[in-house]
Amino acid sequence: MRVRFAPSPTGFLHIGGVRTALFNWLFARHYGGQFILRLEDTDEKRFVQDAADDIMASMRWVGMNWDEGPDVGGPHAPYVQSERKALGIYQGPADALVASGHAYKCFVTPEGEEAMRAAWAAKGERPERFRFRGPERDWTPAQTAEAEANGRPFTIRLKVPLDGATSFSDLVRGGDQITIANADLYDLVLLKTSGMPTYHLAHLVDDHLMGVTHVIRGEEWVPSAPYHIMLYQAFGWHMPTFAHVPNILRQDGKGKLSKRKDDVSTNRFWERGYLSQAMFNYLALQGWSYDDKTEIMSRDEIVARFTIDRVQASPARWNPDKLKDMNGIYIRSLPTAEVAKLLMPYMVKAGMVADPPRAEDLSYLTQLTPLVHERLEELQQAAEMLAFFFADLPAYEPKLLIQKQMDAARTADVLRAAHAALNSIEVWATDTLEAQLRDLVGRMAVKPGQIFGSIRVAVSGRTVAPPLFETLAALGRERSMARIAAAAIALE
RNA sequence: GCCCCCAUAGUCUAGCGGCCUAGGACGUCACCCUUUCAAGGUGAAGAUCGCGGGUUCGAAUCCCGCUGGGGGUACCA
Repeated sequence: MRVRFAPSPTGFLHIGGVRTALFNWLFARHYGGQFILRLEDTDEKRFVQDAADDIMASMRWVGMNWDEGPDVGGPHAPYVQSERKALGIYQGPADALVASGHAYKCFVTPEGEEAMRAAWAAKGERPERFRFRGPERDWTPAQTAEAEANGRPFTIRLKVPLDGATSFSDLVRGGDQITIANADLYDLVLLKTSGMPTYHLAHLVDDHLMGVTHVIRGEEWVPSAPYHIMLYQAFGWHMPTFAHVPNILRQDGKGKLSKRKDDVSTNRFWERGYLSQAMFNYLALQGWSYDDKTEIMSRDEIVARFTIDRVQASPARWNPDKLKDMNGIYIRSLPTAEVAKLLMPYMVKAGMVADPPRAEDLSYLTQLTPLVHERLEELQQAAEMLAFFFADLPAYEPKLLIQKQMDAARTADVLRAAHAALNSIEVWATDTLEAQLRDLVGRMAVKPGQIFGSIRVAVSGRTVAPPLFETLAALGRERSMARIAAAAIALE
């Protein structure tokens, strides 16, 4: 089994593209076949520098590797179509098709085609029914030779039959046949005026040359599949098996994901602190499922379980909440020390830790990580959650200190009492802090939440924060005492 | 417009003729735990299986029509 993912380097790879790549990769790994990466840069106008590197980095981040590809080489190198074009790989097949009568040289220019459309409409035909058919279909070899001798530029187009229909079967649709009438097709360009092949010719020649057995691609390719079928038949080549996998639709369901409209570039997710395994797991479940219950699966488990017959034919919907939930599950499954290391870059980026971090920065962060570990859904959230450990408290509203059924004077009393009580602690640690403060609760005749809430705001500046005793312990005696004292004063 | 594909709760899905009084997950809500927030636990609401016809003893599951959604309609991929 040999499959490939063949992106076009016209920009970053969004998660929908990664998902399609992933299905190919899973298929190859499940059956012990090969996964090929090929760059389809036949669009000379939309080429984007660095896009190829970004695409490969995104794929590697999610956890895919390839057996053959632009950077790793392979028996069918090169794996970049512009380089293959320079080698003349596509010219021969195109010429062969012309020679066998399956294709023809077409001298109609873009302006000429516009004129043909206008003429079609003028005849009273519905404009939307126009299907391009070159007049050269019926030319004699002499006519073509003459035009060519005159130096007129031409494309090579597929000579699509005027009647009949073309069918093919699709694995995702249970092997059902999809049939399209040839009259609804047009004479597809195979070789552009520039001599560059179009996707249709290039991918097919390469798939054949590279021994691709299964074409797993997005469902947007279904309408052009009949052309590909015709091409295989015209060449007399063995036809691969097709599997058109569903697209991922935008969150609102209005269309498929788009690079321009949606914030779905793959590298944005590692920037925000998504774990590679979480993304892998989530993406695998976009259009594929194992059974009626299992969702959290390791890469190996997914590889072992992935089959095309369990791929859905209907499109999935992009659901960031679900991804986030899954990311939280994976973060919680990691050892705290591991999470601390993962968190460091985010702390540095937020300017809370020196760049590069010192050894004591990591040990302090390791001490703080348990306070936020199970609360994280994205690693980047840690910087915000832990900010008050790394800087003086920003100004906050003193009103926040006052808990339910309390007033300013009473709250100030409580804070002063807490300050005094903590002052007497010999060993500043979570358990001693808790014992001392719980004792205070009894003595002051207030509810735990009333004291703890006030102290929480006093030391963190916020009402939602990590557990109090652990926070005080990690913050240290001096800073804790200073913040509690300052809070009491702020209430006067 | 035309062509193609698809159709189970707000979302992702299980289901491939009787096991379904339709299962799981996200999200939502409630309760428990609890110093806040999470996590965890328990529970609830939420689907006339898009609608209408068939086939069958029996249909979410098969067929047809309709509707809705998506995709395609380039010398882009």
